[in-house]
Amino acid sequence: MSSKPILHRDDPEAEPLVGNIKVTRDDWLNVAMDVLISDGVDQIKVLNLAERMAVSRSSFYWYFKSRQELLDALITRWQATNTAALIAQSELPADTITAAVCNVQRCVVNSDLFDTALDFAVRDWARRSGKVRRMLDQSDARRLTALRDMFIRFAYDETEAETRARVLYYMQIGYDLAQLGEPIEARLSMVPHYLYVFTGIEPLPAEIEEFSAYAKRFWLGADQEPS
Amino acid sequence: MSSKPILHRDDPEAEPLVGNIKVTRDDWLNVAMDVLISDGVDQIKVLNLAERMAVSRSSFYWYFKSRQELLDALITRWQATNTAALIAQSELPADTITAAVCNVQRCVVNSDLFDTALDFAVRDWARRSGKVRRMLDQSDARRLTALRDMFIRFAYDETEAETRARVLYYMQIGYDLAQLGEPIEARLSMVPHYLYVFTGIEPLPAEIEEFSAYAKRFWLGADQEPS
DNA sequence: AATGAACTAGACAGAAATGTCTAGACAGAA
DNA sequence: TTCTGTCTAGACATTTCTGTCTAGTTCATT
Repeated sequence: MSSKPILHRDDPEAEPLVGNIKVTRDDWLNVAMDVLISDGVDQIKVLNLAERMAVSRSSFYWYFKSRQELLDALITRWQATNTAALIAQSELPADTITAAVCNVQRCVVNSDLFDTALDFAVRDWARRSGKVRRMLDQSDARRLTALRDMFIRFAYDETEAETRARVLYYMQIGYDLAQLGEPIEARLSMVPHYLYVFTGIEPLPAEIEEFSAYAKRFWLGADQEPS
Repeated sequence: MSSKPILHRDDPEAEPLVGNIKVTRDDWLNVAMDVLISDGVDQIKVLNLAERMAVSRSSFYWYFKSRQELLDALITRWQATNTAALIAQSELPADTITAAVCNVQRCVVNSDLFDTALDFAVRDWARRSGKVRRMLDQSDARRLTALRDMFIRFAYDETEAETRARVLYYMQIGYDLAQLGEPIEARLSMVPHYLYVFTGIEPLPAEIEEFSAYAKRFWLGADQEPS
């Protein structure tokens, strides 16, 4: 998917920038997001961003009142995307609980649905900012509720649904945090076993097959254009 | 336990500092560790540490060649404690797999065994430093192997042992990362359910009881002196 | 007492970061 | 063409770090 250019001026699809304009407000945000993900919030520095875009540092202050305003815009953007996506996946119709869990797991493999790296960067940031911490806690609670409701729809009693929602959610966070760069085959071969532990039920071969195909499409074809 | 004073001079047990000495090298390390845990590695600044100890900033350079030397000392200290402790817990003798998992879970409740907050701070730090990243990957691999071997000792086949080791380990990381401040009772009441999902086996009441007692000793009595 | 070792404080230099101000470049409207 | 709104660049001021250098303090030894 995508591998879209970060800067507006590098995107052939976008209308060309007129006048003396070199970058847009979104360009500043995109580059800042990149730095947030790879180096953490403390490394988001105006000079740093400006140099990456080959633009004067002072130009930043045309688009933003201050560095803080940029950070606020970043957290707002995160809030509006990741949590909503995960909840949507958990609410998708499914025949079995294992298929439903597969739907949720799509978030892990498809970075257009859910940006895992961004989620961690925010989690990290939350340790240093009370405001961000509160937003994150709220999101975690909403996500867990959605997952618990998913298990309840498949006739788990309330306690077991709560337990399994947490194991599923926290295990995923932990796994991604450790981010051991396993090869796709190894990772996919573990999927049926994880599904069994998560749900207590053996997944259907067709579900495994469907999920594998989905995952391969995103992991292998990450550089290809869709259709 | 403990709630021991951070600074040497505040510790009535320690021998008094002679001469013009106000703080020790360990004091600098302890305060730096505190900052690392609460605010991240970027916030470890010489002036910051000095002010917390009410000591001159320049005095730092008597104990350390540079800020970098302090950081290296911190990562060395982490390396020598957490990983070894978790592996030791996983190797403790136990009658059942559920009891063995309880032993490992003691790491979560007893911060003298294993400093969870420190582990995260290091994980965070690893995103920005290749050296730290490599040390962390190595530690994760060693911990996972130890957990897998634990399941194997209780007659799980290799694949299931690997899967369950990961679910146990990653779930714990994720849970602590989300660090939702649940009350002790709520958290303990979930324990038997987690154990069932982790192992596929119902835990014995006696095991639950023993773990609860252990956990309460550390959560409730965190300010009391031992014996 | 005098000397020296272990440590601390304050002044200084320099790099890196934020934010301000002003002049200028560019396109479109008058 | 000139004017105006939009954006950029460079100079400047300020703050916040790191690291160095030197003088001073305190105890132990002689």
